[in-house]
Amino acid sequence: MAYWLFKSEPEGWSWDDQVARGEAGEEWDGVRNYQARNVMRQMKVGDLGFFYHSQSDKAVVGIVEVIAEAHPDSTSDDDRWECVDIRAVRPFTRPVTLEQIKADPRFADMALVKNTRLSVQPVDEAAWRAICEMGDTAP
DNA sequence: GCCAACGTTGGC
DNA sequence: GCCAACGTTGGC
Repeated sequence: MAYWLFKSEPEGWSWDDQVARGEAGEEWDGVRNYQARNVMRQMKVGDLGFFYHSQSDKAVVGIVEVIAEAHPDSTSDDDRWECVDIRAVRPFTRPVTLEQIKADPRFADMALVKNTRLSVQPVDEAAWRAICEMGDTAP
């Protein structure tokens, strides 16, 4: 079991939109970056991820589950681009903000802090547990 | 809204 | 295969 983080601009695709898809979930489409695609290729069904709102919110707001492994992105004609499908699992009781994450030295190596532009990234288990704890949310 | 960081494209 | 120009992301 591995852990990940998915970034989205809430103005474009928000946690509420994700929740509205229910069990059926949704393609995490639109990624046009090799690094992010390569991260998605490593995902397995059942892996969990943080759903992070960028821009206006800048906070981890929910937990999602991978429900389909990488497959061609239906929004692209270019077969280089792939995506996984995810569904909402549960919201964060208290969202954990980027500010909190940046203030905590345990997270100094996270891509969220070090490589702000990477939209899909791995999260190690220690960080996963610590951030869930900060958000009062079951891991 | 600005701009720094960084990824991608294309000319050579 | 290098690198300048350009585009995009995302924090501030």
